[in-house]
Amino acid sequence: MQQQTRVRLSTETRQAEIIGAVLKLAAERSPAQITTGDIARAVSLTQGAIFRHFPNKDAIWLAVIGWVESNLLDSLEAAAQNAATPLAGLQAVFMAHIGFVTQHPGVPRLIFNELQQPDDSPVKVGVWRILEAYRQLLTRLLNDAEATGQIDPDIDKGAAGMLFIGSVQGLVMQSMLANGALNMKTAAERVFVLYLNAIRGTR
Amino acid sequence: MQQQTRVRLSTETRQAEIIGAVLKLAAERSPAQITTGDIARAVSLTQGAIFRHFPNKDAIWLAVIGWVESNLLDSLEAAAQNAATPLAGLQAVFMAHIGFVTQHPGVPRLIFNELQQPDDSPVKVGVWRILEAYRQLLTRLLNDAEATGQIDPDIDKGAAGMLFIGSVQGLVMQSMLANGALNMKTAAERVFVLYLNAIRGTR
DNA sequence: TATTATAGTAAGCAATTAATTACTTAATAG
DNA sequence: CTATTAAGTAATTAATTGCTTACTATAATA
Repeated sequence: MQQQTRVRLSTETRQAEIIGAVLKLAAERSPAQITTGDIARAVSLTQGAIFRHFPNKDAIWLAVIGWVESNLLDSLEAAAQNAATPLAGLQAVFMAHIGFVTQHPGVPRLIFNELQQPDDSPVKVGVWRILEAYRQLLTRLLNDAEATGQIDPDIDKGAAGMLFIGSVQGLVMQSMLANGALNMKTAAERVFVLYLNAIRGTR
Repeated sequence: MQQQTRVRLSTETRQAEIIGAVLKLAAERSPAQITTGDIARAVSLTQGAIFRHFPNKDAIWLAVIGWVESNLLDSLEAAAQNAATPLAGLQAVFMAHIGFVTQHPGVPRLIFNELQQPDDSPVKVGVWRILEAYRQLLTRLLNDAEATGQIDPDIDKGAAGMLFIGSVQGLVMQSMLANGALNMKTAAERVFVLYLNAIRGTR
């Protein structure tokens, strides 16, 4: 029997491979039931080999959250930058978020999962950091929209931020439940029209 | 050593006890890591005894979903009934939902968890049934609101339903992340003001 | 080319967990 | 009072899973 020509990659590239594999697996299974054996199979390694690149399983989740943090936030910031007006920026961010989770269906599953962890677990802190940055981005856009007279100054901007994030999360949840039978982009556009009504207020 | 006076209860009452215990445990731990041993301890039975009342673990989850289905929907329907106008009904449903998850913090955890299951698992179908009934209730209220001239007839009612459910889910999610540091009732009231803006449209 | 650091393997360990089984005993109907 | 039903126990089992360890072999480099 021919000896398997096993390729040896650096820890750096293997870590990236593993993160990618976890995201792929999370798009199908529940993250809670992804085993180190599953991950190993996905990257064509033995189960034990995984621990050459991460000290333990938790470290893998942490790395994946890190990946989400930078990639999601970058794409949202980019969307905001390229928009002509603050309100257009909000819409761009909304659609960019929907686009991101459509392209990476494992991400919301991960978030929903880490949400359940005990209070101050490192992964949960990571999710919290993401949300905090998100809120800052929204506050900036909402303040700009007020300054340029695009929205009613009386609008409760804290609530507007919660409603924004809630709308996206709600859409994602309903799409997960519908097993992808929901056209996310169209649904998002329709919901965002209403969101605009909400924050425009009387004007 | 004194023999433990062990009380023997009917399967019916034990099932109810077990459902209650699961809800209580889910308020603290992630449902995915609640073991039959945990449940047994919570109702002061041995682990094996659990299987006198449920054929397997999945049947327990199914029963809990059933409990949520009837109790949540009943309380939402009641809220809608007792309201003076359709819009007041929507607000009552909104607050009733928030009140329900505040009183039963394990419920959203359960929902988020079952959401991740493979496509057509019985539990997921159960969650889907709940959402479907919810949507019907909302559609009814929105149509009534249109008929009585409380909202703009041009409003996209499908989107209005999605935004409603999304808002609640989003609030719940953010509260889970904040570890209860968020005052749900106040936040809900503030967000609902914006929701009204959204569906009232131009009028 | 020889050396060396380290990626990868294979086997296995300790802990956990859902479910089963043989037995015990409380409740209850006849 | 007795027989039967079924709730509960205690011990066990088979499977799973995260992680370790002793060993192998490859890629980089001196």
